[in-house]
Amino acid sequence: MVAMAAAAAPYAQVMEDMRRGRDLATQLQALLRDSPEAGRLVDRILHAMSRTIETARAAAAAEEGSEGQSEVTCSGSGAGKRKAAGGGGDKRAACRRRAHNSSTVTVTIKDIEDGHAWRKYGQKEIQNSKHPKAYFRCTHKYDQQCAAQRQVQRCDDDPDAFRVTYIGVHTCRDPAAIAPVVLHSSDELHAGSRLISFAPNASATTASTTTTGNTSQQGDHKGAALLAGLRPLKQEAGAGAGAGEQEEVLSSLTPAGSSAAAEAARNAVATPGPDQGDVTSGLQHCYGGGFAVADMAHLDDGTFDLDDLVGFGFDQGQDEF
DNA sequence: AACATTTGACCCGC
DNA sequence: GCGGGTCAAATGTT
Repeated sequence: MVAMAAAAAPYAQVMEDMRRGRDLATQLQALLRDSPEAGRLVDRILHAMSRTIETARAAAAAEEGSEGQSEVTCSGSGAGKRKAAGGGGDKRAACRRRAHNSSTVTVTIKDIEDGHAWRKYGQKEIQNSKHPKAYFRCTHKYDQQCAAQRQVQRCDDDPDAFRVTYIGVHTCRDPAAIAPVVLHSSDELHAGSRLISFAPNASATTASTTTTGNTSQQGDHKGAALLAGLRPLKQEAGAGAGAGEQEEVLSSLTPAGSSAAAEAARNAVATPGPDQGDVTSGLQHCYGGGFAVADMAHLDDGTFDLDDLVGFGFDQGQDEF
């Protein structure tokens, strides 16, 4: 029923982005030839990009073989009816499905904003977790049958970080979400700005990413692709701004474009800790641009980490290179 | 008025 | 039976 159209496209997009990033880094290397240090940096970036591409390719190949689960059926058509808190009659039976039946990607990240318009539909206290989990669906779930969902939960061990699980892919045509694709595929300047925005203030993504491969018919790379497709939003506020302005940035993401929505979105996940104002950090680029890299690079080996990129984009004191 | 979030209730899988 | 995921009325914001 759901329009499951995009299949391998997101994956292709990821690969394209990665290759493009590599190409751009190559160009940059040429430009920075007279600076040995810069050259080394770019060299490392190139190396990382290449590895990422290979890793992604390998992962794709692996998952291709193990995909099997197909769609989740909506069993409950006639089954469950809500009693309706207010006393309403038969509410529509929920088409419940366990979340991980479609492609999922779980990331630990500090900036939960990803450029898509999400609508919160629930929140739950989770057993053995200090923080509740918030449930979001794509704003265009109904008008465009977009099946994307995400779940956000603050990490117990790192209150600044969030575990975000993306379920399904965006099939909607949310202009906001599409923007980045257009940008980075056609404009080097934008590509550059993305790099730069890899996150100044601690908004760096952490490394852990897991993808589960049960797919519906669409294949599994969507999750990552989805993330890759996350667009860098308009970005003025992010860099030099304080927490207050980040809301403004977020507001550009929210369907209604209201700052209230932005604030709400922030609170949505930060619920337990009202003082976590940076949830909606405006540094979307960190996510949209850098995340895909981090995602696929399997950073456990310690050779490549998003933080490196952060260090590259902004010398945040992470002068690793 | 329209749209989003909040929140308690409901449903389902384990 | 419990816990997690979702629904939808109530409420808030613009």
